[in-house]
Amino acid sequence: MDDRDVLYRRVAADLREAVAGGVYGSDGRLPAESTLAEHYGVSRGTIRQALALLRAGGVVTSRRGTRRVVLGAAPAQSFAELLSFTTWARSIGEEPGGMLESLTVRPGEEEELTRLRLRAGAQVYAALRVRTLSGRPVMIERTCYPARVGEIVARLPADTVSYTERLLDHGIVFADAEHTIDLAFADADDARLLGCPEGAALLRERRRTTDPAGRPVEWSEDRYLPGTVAFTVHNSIATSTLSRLRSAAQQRGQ
Amino acid sequence: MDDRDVLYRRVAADLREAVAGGVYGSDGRLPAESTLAEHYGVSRGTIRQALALLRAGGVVTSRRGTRRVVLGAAPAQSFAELLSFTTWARSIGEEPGGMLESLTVRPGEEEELTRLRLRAGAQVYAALRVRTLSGRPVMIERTCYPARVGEIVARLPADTVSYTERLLDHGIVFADAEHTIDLAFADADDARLLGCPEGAALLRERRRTTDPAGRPVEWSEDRYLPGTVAFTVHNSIATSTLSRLRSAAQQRGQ
DNA sequence: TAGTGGTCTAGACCACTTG
DNA sequence: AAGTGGTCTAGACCACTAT
Repeated sequence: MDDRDVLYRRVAADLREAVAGGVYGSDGRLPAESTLAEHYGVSRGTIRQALALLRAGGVVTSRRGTRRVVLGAAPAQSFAELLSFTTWARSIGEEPGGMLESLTVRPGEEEELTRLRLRAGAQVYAALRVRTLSGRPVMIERTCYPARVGEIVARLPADTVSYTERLLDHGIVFADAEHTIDLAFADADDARLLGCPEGAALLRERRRTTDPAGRPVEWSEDRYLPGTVAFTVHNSIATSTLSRLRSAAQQRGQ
Repeated sequence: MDDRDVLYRRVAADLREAVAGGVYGSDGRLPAESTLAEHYGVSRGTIRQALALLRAGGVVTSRRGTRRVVLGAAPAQSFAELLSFTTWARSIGEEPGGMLESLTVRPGEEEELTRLRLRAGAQVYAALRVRTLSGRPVMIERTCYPARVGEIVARLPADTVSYTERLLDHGIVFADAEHTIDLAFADADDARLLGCPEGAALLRERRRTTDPAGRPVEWSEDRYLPGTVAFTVHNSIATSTLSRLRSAAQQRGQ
């Protein structure tokens, strides 16, 4: 619906579909920007905005002097599908579930306060949840919320499937996220809740999410059983949002 | 030098520096686009191009109706630092090393051919390398090259530190990459070369890189010892290049 | 040399946030 | 109501690729 009321997004969606439908062949050349502008009855600037979306997603190349070339089909995954375990699970045809193990209100630890940009001594709401796919536990979620958000979370039933959707109902919008992906080892809680040996390796994603105004809304550490998920990123010489860090070696378990 | 000859990149670099230097404070508001345009003596469009770079990197927010707000300092990591183990290692003050264990020319397997977009039966150059940080093995790199690139690789000494830089000398440019990050278990080769138990968990990054024309130049599977690296990605509701996949469960070892 | 995408300008109008 | 960023247009010139 957001794609409908803005011209360049409409064009982008149409082009994405054309590429996915093989209209230009795989590794085929796209029409020139001027041709597309004429075809869609818009200015070249609008076409370029549309194509910038495709380029960022790794759908097409762009290079001075030559037509754009198809790089691959679009993952076509929305921001929501990435942030919400529930939305993601449904998109792959699985039945998502969630069960709150504990929710405590306590003074935030140093890193939590930094990430949530709270003053020293501020209270945080810390939730521990088990996430399931078709009833099978696959992920442990440890999330810290600032009071403003935590107060809403605290009123949700323990078996609420999607916190994200409920928060959205209350006007909490997720706009930006910073993800760090590495490996961690199961602690006693992880082992008990996921049914794996203590010390087993898990794929870890830590994430800080902010709202449109730039205020942190959550700081989460998710731990997945091996073989359940993989993360993919596209980056290019033009837009690089991915980077490699020296590991902080601050793993919780082990 | 590329940043020098284009106006909006110069402006972006300057703004990035100003943000990092705390000129606007953390979570402070940036000047209006029109103000910046006047200050730099450029059009608003150019300012918007510069700010789009910062936004993509998670440095600032952007939202209709209000000034932009500082989200965080820029990782300031270049595309090269991400693709090249060597460049990355140097940037964190470590001494990179590499030793070729084997290089074989053989008919490509199905997935390799698909990734490199080669016809059935085509030959690939498959390299197995150990990468070290200050002499300590931290990563195993299994890379497939198409003949065009492999022929260059085959002529490099076994202890060549940076393949990327040598390939660049030969006009092979890396422009786009698709990364998949998950977890794998050490096979016999991994265990022997990294000095870890067989079956130990490793952080895996699979990557297909293409040149500016969209032709694949490498397909690589890298396996890192735990605690040596972490990957970070920024994404926003506006630009989402990250996605979550159901794991393909096609791990090599175990 | 012709055609392409990259950069830059100037101006217009609109949707939205904030006081 | 004023100010802000988002969208869109029209046109210009340039750097680069291909033939």
